Amino acid sequence: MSRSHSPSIRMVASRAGVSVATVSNVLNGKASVSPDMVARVNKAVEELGYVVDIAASRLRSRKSLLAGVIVPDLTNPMFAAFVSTLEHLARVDGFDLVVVSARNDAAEEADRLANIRAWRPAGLIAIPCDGAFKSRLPAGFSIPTVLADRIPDHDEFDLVAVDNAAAAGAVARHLDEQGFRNCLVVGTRLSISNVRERWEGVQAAARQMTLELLEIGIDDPVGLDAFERRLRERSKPQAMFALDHGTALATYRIVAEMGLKVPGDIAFASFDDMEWMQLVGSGVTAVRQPVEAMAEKAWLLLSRRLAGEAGEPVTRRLRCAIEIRGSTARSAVSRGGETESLKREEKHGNQ
Amino acid sequence: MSRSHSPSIRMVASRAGVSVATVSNVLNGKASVSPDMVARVNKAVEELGYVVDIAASRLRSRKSLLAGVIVPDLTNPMFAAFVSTLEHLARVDGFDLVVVSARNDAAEEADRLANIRAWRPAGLIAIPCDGAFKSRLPAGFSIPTVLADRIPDHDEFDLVAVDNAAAAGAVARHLDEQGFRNCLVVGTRLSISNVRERWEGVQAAARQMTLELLEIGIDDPVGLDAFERRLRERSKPQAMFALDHGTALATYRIVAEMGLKVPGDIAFASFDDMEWMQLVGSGVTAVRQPVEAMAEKAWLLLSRRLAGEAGEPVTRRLRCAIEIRGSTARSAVSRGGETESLKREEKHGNQ
DNA sequence: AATTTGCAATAAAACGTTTTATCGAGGAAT
DNA sequence: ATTCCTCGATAAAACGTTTTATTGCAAATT
Repeated sequence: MSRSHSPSIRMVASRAGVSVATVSNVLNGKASVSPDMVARVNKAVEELGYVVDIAASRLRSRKSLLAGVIVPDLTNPMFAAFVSTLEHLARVDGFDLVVVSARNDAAEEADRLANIRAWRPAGLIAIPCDGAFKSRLPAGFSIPTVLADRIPDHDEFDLVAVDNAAAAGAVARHLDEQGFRNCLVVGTRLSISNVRERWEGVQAAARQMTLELLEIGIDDPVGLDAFERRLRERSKPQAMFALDHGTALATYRIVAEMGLKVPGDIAFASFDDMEWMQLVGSGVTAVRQPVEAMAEKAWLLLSRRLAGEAGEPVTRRLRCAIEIRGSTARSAVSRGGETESLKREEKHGNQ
Repeated sequence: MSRSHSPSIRMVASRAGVSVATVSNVLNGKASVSPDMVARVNKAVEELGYVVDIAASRLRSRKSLLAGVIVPDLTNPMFAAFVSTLEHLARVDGFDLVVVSARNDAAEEADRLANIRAWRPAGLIAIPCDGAFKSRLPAGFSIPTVLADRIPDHDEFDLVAVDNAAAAGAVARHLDEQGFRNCLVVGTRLSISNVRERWEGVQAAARQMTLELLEIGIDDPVGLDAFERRLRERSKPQAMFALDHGTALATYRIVAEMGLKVPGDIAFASFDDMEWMQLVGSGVTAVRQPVEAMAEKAWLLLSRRLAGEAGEPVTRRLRCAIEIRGSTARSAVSRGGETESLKREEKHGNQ
């Protein structure tokens, strides 16, 4: 049991010798309160360390300066950056955020959404687990909603995403032009829309290069075993392309453990540019997603809806940058050796 | 303006043909309500998609199943993992979390704390920006509080941290035993308690090895320049030890850019074991902090306080593991070359 | 048969706010 | 001097809950 409750507006009022209504008026900057009152109230507020009870405030005023945010996994650096940016923007607009993670689980996503609803947020920003997001919204939960990053099955929401197909296609073209004759493409699962779009982009862009797809689950040892077996086959692929951060990390680890040289033995490219990709070997070629921009756009879209803007759901596709690094340097013919020297020439485009 | 408000307990009551009190009783599993009523209420809840309004509930019941969490930076993977674990544990206990980031800024920390207070959480878990945390708590904000990771100036709160000195000392001893004669130790600033403790641990443990300290700010180009200049001097250190993740990443990047071989030209060790440290070169020797365990301990401590456990503030120090990798392999005498072979032998202690 | 007990259900109060309606006082207009 | 505004301040109602006190009714006790 807590000793003393935190001060209420009533205590402020009595200490200032005014009514609670006056205190409320002062705090909310309402019109026509005399300077004298303002001073008295502020003094009392200061002395008591009074802070408004947001919940009670929202309850009565029926206006909620709160937005819900749900992401598949907070430990994913991309999503963490997304949330962090969002939090900052929200605060600037006077909003609070209730952030939850679905931990890559659809059932948990549904549960957390119900939980978010219990907070009665004014709006929602979601990076869905998968395409069936809508079906997991609690019945009758209809607040302005912006989806981000992953593409849902039904387009009834505003959406911000990156142009997966184009970016993945550009990487594929790059590999193709470097002269790699075949490429092993890996991703968690095609059921994740991003992965699917990227795979389709690769297929559309590859010309000379033959393709091969391997789905590896999320933290799935079986899938990783399959991957490793594939690399041990005689007809090992000349290049590989990981379609998301998770598989990039997992597969790169295996490649390193097997003692394969990159790009000498196999070229390596990745969607999602993580910080370690600049450090490892001669650098890993990667697609850099504009996460911050995505968060900004998502918040902007939501703000507009909250301001009452009507109209059809809109979709915004953001362009990705591609960081060419040593891991895809031409060496299909001349194995090993001299790749070190052309190390990371565009290092500084990276700030 | 939203069209239809989400259903209230009153609507549930009228649809079920009972009183609101009965609905509340059913929802909260209160004693003695007939099975008939239970069924009717649940049916109505189902049909309307009713979800309780947490804020109103807390307001009246005066019991808050909400805990505040503040961290210096959400994009730091360590803190993200901390928060993620915490969120899961909280949920298991029926708690919600309001998570904010201070963005490495003391003023912002103070601001966010006031904001957290507006939510009237039952407890608080904080990773403070610096030692002066207490001074930034809003006046009269006294709820059960657990600090984590960083050590405050005054010990009036429960605290969970790692044994920085011992772990850093072990690394120093390792470097010493490997035969490195001098070591450049880098960290953001000694004013961060962790960094200070680690530095002290290093000093206490080093025997043959001479030490040298360099403070590099957080995202501070000046500090990094100083670091780079130091590495260009003729009497370049044989080994270096980065005392936190930020400096480890920044300095390793510079080392790589300068074309220095690790450990051939300089040995490298780090506090904070990040995933890329297994991948880069022959692996980076690092202290692995038990973040999840720290979150668990923090939550446990808070739960107890919330359950009413009284008593003096307690401090728990968790032990760190040390991952010896190639970056500190003995090569002070025999430069370059054969270090590849002893690559990452304890890879599997790492799961 | 009259009273008490026990129990299920509800009406009403309360939580900390904001909003709406009311009030009183001090000028300006009649 | 009376009436009419205006304006600053407040009392009271309301928000969606939970809790407390009250009700009504049937069963159990005299």
